[in-house]
Amino acid sequence: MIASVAKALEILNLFSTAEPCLTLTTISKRLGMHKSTAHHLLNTLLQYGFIEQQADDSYALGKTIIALTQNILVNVELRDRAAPLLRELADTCNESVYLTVRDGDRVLYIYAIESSQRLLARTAVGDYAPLYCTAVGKAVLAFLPPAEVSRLYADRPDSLVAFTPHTLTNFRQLQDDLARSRSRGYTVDNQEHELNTFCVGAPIFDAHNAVIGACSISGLDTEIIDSRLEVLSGGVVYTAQQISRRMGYVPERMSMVRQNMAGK
Amino acid sequence: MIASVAKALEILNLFSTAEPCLTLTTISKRLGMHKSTAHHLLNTLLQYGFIEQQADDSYALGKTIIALTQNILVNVELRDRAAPLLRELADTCNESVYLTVRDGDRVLYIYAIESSQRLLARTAVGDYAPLYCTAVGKAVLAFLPPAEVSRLYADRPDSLVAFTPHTLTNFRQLQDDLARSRSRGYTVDNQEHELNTFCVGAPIFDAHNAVIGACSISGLDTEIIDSRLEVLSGGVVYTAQQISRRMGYVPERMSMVRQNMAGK
DNA sequence: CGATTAGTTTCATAATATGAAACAGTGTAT
DNA sequence: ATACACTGTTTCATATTATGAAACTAATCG
Repeated sequence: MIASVAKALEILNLFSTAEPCLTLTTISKRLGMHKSTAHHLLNTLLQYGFIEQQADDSYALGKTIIALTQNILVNVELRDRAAPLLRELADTCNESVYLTVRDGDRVLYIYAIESSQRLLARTAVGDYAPLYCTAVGKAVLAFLPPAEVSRLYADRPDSLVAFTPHTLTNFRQLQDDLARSRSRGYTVDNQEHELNTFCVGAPIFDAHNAVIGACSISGLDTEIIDSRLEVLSGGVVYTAQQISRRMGYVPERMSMVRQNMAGK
Repeated sequence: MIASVAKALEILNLFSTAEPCLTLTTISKRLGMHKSTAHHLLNTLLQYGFIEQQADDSYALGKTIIALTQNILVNVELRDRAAPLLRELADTCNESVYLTVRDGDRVLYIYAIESSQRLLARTAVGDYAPLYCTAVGKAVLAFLPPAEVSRLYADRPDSLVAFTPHTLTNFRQLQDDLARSRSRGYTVDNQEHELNTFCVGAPIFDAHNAVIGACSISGLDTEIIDSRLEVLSGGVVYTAQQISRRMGYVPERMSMVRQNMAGK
């Protein structure tokens, strides 16, 4: 661990949507370092475009970071392969479509085709969401080794936080839901993460037949998980499978894996 | 300038779409540093999620960087405000819509609503493009102080590189095009950057009435800058103005600025 | 099986980041 | 109007720490 590099990265992590601009003194105080040290670090970050300085001398994350995004492995290997398939899906269902990858106990949104109905401004790309209460997250959980799911949530009651009254906060409930999802091949999110948001999700596998992420259809109408469920679930599952294929996944092998999981 | 931080940032800049994975020795050789040093730096970046290690021990940019994106000033101040307006525009014209910001002599794509016709996989978000041969770039140039435009291109013949046979590689040609764009309020890109790609762009201004970026409609059909030009240009200009308003721009002041520019 | 490649760890020393203090602007309050 | 408090910036000696050589391990290849 190189201390100065760690400090520089901590500076980058200090910025948030709520506070996209920070002053030198704020930064130095928050991280408990001297103004001078923070200034040196910021100058270096500035030189490389990772930080930008505003007219009022305050600092903000630099645009260069957006450009870096094009070189991130999941974007090259997964997003860019999945994008055309997701566009097709979005066109056929006329709802928002999301692509996510698992990152530990969360899911990271890496691509979104947001429908115009969804007039909430901000794109989801870059957002994290829990695994246990989103269609995409549960799609990952359903096809993760059961031991790993238990490690995450069993005997940890505080790990299943209720975002809405619909959130599954009981481990058994969640397990049942995952079992059902496993047999159907898709997941349903009935306002478990956000009220008035309904989603249908399906898992994405890699060449080793391991779940690496999921995609979903998301909208503001109950119909999505009701009258339109059959059509939409067919769509996400098909799309997720196509994406998996492009990741090197071989479906035949998977049926064996499923049988093994069912046997346990 | 803190050397170790600079080295760490140089490591991050080493990755590209073509080479999203690099080995330790490759990194150390490219940057002329010892394996051990590179290893220390990578470990630090690893700890903070800026770098990820693959199964084969090679290194890649980490997913954390995608999350950082949500806190970047232009995304918070411009993209999130513009997104709903751009979605509306995309719906009405049924073509790809882009949002860009100026970054020196280039334009950076920060948001995209890519139409399903465009089945080229990769999203443009994070891409840079030149100012002189794109609809978005020329929209910026047209409303930049003329002195700045001259500084960029006048007496620098190698600065106007031809991407296609349609690229304007002559400064006078470019100036004429910008003058026309200025009076119309929108720009046209007739395959100047990419063959078979036609765009209509309009400038976005901030609270100081300075151009900060542009948005555009982009597609694969000549119609876009032909039979549909009137409708589409009306759309982008209107959208760009709405975005500008949300950025604090006051239209009345602008007419004065325009008169001043015309007088020069 | 030996050789060559890879990544990782250790450690002394040479390099450099650090923090105190002083400086220079800005805006505010007295 | 003047002084004060607040920014960010610069300087510089020294104590900290990053560095690179070398040794180590593990895997790959002829």
